[in-house]
Amino acid sequence: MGVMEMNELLQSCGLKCTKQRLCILEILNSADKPLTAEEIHTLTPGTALSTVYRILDKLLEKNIVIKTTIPLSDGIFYELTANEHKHFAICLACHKLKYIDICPIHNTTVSDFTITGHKLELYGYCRECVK
Amino acid sequence: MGVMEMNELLQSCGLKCTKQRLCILEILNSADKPLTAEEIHTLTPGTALSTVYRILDKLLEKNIVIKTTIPLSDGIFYELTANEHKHFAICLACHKLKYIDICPIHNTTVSDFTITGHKLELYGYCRECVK
DNA sequence: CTCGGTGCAAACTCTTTGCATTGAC
DNA sequence: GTCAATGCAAAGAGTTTGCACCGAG
Repeated sequence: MGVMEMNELLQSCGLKCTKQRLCILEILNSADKPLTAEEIHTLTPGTALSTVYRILDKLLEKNIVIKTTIPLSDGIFYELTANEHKHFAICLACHKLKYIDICPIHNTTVSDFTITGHKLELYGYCRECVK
Repeated sequence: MGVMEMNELLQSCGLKCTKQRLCILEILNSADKPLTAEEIHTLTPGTALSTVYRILDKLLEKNIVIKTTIPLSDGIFYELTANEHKHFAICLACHKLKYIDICPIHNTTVSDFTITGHKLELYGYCRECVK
């Protein structure tokens, strides 16, 4: 996602396009894992922590961002709804995350429900810990 | 899960079997959705909130309980790892949860990873909101 | 120019910790 | 009887809010 697209995304939601918002979208877009509010704050120098929270609230409200936990890790994490399809496997022993490519969800249907997205987490043991 | 089984579960983890722990396991076992620490506390009269947190920490540590968030709901929720296989669909409009029976994960394998459990959430719109 | 967005500091809520007491084994 | 578990109160994190100033549209 480029800056232009972020700009349009914000405008289409009726949100003003500020440098703080673009910065946070950029960070979330390039992150390879969900981030905590604190991590996002560290990556946006010059932005108040309360502003980070307010921006995340707006983005949650507009379904641009999703709030999540990572099993066995502390805290609340945020990620782009668009990135949500990056599924991962979590090792119950060493707590490491491993991104996985497979997606067994395609073509799944549920009665009386229109599916627009999904999230999958696998739990188990990685190669090193299963020994 | 009956009281006897809970008893054995605690003992097998080296945890003493107290009435507070049995009560919390009972509550989680009979809950039809993940619960917050506050909700659990309300359902365990006579137990200090700090004790609820300490018990949940122990149960998390032993992988008996899992911490989670529910998209579009506030707070942190706890559920039995054993109940985790109750997948659900979340309506992005009305925020209601709908439990689903299907499980497209069976027989899934990932290289260098031994799968012992999984969690699936579907996002979309329920019958009432999709109109 | 206007009104939403931001920074700062204070308030609030949720969670953890210290210590004395209780109870499971 | 011993040591883990609990209750209470106080401390610590994480998050939200009030208000004055700033800046995108």
